Amino acid sequence: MTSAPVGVDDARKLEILQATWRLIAERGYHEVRVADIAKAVGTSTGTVHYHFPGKQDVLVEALRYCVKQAFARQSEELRKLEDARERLLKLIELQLPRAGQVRDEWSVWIQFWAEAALRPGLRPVHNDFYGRWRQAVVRIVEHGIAQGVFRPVDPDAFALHLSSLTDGLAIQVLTGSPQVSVTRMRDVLTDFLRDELFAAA
Amino acid sequence: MTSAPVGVDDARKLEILQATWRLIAERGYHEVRVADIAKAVGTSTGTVHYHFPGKQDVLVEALRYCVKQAFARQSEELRKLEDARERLLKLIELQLPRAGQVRDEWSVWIQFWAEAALRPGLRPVHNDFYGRWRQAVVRIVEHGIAQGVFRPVDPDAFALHLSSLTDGLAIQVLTGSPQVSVTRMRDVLTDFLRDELFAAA
DNA sequence: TGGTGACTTGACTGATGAGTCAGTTAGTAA
DNA sequence: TTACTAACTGACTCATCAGTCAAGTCACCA
Repeated sequence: MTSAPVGVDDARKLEILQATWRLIAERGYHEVRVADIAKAVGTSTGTVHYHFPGKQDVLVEALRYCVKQAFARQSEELRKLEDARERLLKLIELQLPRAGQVRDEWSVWIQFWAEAALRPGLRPVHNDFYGRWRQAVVRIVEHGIAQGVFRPVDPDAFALHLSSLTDGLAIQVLTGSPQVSVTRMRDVLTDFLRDELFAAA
Repeated sequence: MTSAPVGVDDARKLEILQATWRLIAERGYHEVRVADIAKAVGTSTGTVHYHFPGKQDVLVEALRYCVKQAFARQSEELRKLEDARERLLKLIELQLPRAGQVRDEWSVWIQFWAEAALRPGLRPVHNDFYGRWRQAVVRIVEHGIAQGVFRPVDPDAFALHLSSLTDGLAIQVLTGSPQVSVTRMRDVLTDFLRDELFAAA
């Protein structure tokens, strides 16, 4: 259990997946070589093939692993907060693509979109993750409405709007748009929450 | 002039770029082979290399070509309309990723994001196109405010919100989200316009 | 008629990289 | 000590593909 935070039971397998998603984030899905993975883990190409049938399997597993652990980490953080308004603001904060891990995770998401758009086989996985994330927003919104701190919006519609907006802004940040810094992204998102969701005092 | 709609002066070069962006849309940026391009055009790989220094050049030119002609086509359509409200609604309509050409163009956009996020050399091109598209929205909004049919919002902020939202929704459609059909996408976007921009009657 | 150059061809070369496999090592049980 | 096995190694094979090049074709002009 201690060595298997999100469903990977084998230590070496875990090392490979962690190294792989980082490589995907840095170089791109199609620029990752089995030799690169082996080197990053400090092992041989044969070992990678010993644990995974083929390169595609490593890559797809790594996508899943990255998203899964990001989701788990964020859920963990949010669980600490009780107030719906704080939760949503925290969620935005956790999602901002600053340099480092979160930015790398966004890089993986963008690759994931590109792959899922082209390869129908990836869509169920993608949509499952995406649906779970949107559901998390829905629950917070419902909670806030029940608490009386949010306006009585349609939670599903609101979650779709917020998550689409977040994705669109993240693209701008990741592609280095001069108009959209991380700070600007936060402002746009928090303004949206304030104007649409937070009840007038 | 007749054979050069958007800045490609050579007939064969144009054929190659058109075939290439379609292939990128269908197979993905990294799954396009020079031999595929040659076959699609009905020529040899040598010819592709005769007109372009290398494969990367063809691919990047094809990204530019695709976006440029899509932008030109939409501008052409919008120019026909006078009313700012109609223009914005038409713009949304033109951007909906239905099956066919527009969907393929969105597929190319998604690939473009993934590439630009990883290869800084592509960012100026990406940001130039993106900025131009956002400016188009800004001008329509300014026009509408001047006409008195739009509320006095901040045009830049509104354009950023609308375009980010559009991108995020398009991702959901292209990745086959069961929650987000083309119709749903239109509804979310038109609701947004109605609630935020269109002046109360 | 023959020369010139733009364009085209497709067989070839060389590099790259996924996947294989015979052999090694280390751990464990009998 | 021996036997067995899981994990690992890295040199090798083989397919793929970008890019090259010598040999064309064709239009046009002198």
